[in-house]
Amino acid sequence: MKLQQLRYIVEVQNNNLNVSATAESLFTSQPGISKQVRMLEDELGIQIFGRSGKHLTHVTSAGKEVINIATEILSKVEAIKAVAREHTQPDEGKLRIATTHTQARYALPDVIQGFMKKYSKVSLHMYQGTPAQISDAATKGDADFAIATESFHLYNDLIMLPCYHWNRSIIVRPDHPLAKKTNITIEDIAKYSLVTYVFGFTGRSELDTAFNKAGVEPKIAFTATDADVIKTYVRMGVGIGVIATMAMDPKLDSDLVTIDASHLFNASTTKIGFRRGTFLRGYMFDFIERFAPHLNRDLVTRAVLLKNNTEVEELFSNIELPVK
Amino acid sequence: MKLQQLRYIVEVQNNNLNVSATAESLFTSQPGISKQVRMLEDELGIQIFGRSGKHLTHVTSAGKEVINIATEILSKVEAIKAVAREHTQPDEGKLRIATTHTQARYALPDVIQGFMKKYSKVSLHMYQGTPAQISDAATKGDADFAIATESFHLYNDLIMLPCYHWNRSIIVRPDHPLAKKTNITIEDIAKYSLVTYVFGFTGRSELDTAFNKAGVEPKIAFTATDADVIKTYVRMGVGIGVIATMAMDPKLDSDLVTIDASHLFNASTTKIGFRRGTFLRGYMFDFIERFAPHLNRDLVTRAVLLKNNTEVEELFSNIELPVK
DNA sequence: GCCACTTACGTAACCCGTAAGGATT
DNA sequence: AATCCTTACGGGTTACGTAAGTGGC
Repeated sequence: MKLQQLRYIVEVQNNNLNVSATAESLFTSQPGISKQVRMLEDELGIQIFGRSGKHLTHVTSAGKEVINIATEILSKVEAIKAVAREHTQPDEGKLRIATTHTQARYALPDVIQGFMKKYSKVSLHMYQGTPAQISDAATKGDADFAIATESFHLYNDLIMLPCYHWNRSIIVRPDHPLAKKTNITIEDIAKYSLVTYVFGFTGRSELDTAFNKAGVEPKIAFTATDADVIKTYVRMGVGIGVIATMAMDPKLDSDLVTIDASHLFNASTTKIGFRRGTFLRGYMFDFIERFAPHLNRDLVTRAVLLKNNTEVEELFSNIELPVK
Repeated sequence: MKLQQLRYIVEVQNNNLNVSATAESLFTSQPGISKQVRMLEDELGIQIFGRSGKHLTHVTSAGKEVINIATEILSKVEAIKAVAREHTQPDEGKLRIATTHTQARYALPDVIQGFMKKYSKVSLHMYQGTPAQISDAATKGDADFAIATESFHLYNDLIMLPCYHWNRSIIVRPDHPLAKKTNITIEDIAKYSLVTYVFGFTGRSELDTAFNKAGVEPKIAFTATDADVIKTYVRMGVGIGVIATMAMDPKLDSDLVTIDASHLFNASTTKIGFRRGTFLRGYMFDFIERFAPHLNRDLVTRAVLLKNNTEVEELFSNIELPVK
């Protein structure tokens, strides 16, 4: 058994059982992978992949178990490399963050500015995507951290640590009737066309929940994955916007009226996550702590070893989160 | 990085940094190991072993971390092999049990007889040793199970599951004054020379605790690691014996008088353990359940994933154990 | 001076890439 | 017919074992 063979079977699965595509993604030849996969199967005496003629059709039950363990092994191999780098170049390395527009644009800039100043030799990579893509990137090890606020059912294979709560605001043009109204209710909002986040993004589900609970049907005129687009359409008069409060810039957005809506919608929680059992570099601990000061090194170290997010909730049950 | 390199560094550590001895134990050449170790160090850019000239003197701090992860990797490699065998030959394999004389001689025979009848193709290996040796064998993966009743502080790297409680009996020759006495107390016992287990074996510490608590000093005339030797010396008249009740055979030991001492000493608990995260073969689950019927497959499967024995205690907090 | 690790070297195995072959959709 | 995996083959690399060298204890 060789590490490459394990790498190959994992990647073949990640490439939907397409060996040719796998070969390309690994910058090697397709026959090489075929052969190594076969040799591993021969050595173990089991089929990992089911075949119909010369096509791989499915992963056998034994194959699933083997691939799961192989994934853990490869992750630990990375851990060894990280340990080594931590000793040779403690302040050098990569930091790959997978997140959504909202975080990248509004929550992270300050943190990253400070981080880059201290760790000038750490190269930063931001992967922006849908919640499913973010989860995938972190789960497969293509990103070190996932930062997300929604669709946590997708993140079962990651340890997700709560960072902060945040609320929403309604944004309207100054000439809009709501601009001067006080004590706004859900029903008030329901009268107008809404511009807000696409389903699955930036706490959108809390918005739906609130309307559902109130028994009113919102008129969703337009949805987007990010607040900048939403603002643009609000400015165009397409409707009133509902966005994360942190996405409002007092200066840049002074042409719009912002109305706090924290009493209308439940707060959402932003979480940061990583694979369980990963080795975190020193600067990674620092990054987490800059992003969420209560997540100190000690707490995170303990969290890395947890098995699932039920245990995470226990660990955080008495910890008060900041509200943004 | 190659799996063999990881195997080498782990084994070099296990052989007290003696590369030549490691080479012998792995049936390979010493220069081969030296070279691979060096190549791994070069690849990682760190020293794993500290050297004074040409001698390996110690494991560096980075080396310790690396070796720990490497050990986990190798254990998972074994898991993959076990998964494969479970699918090809579900009822074939090895079962290696490390335990003390008391278990091997008195608790296990019945279990093993039934087990061997069902799994005729599983080869059984019993490693008998001191508690430290037992712990070592299981921790290093030389044994699948450790069964022990004492010195649990040695077993921190293993998941130890409680199997049953057991009590002690006093054994005397028929002509001994205690043979006819009823309501025996600690003080009664303290009058005579004692023959019992060596410190660290078969719940010996509970015996010391009881005497300590009663404020009397026992006269220990002779200690041994197993009950058969103890019985022999009791028969010779060296003193009265204190042994595990299960170690008395009504037929074979009919020439001795057995007096229940469960009211004098706290019961001890026998536990069975294995490395956390191991893959257990189907017949291994069956073995555990035969040895301790409450340890069903479901419960053990959950226990395998626990992190430490504190969590084990939580899991077993409401489970009633049988008394033998 | 003995023991233990390192260096040197030759052989054998192996991995990989190219090219051709065969099956499936 | 196109796609995709398997088989075949050759070149370069690598791992291992033997033998000689060298530095600690």
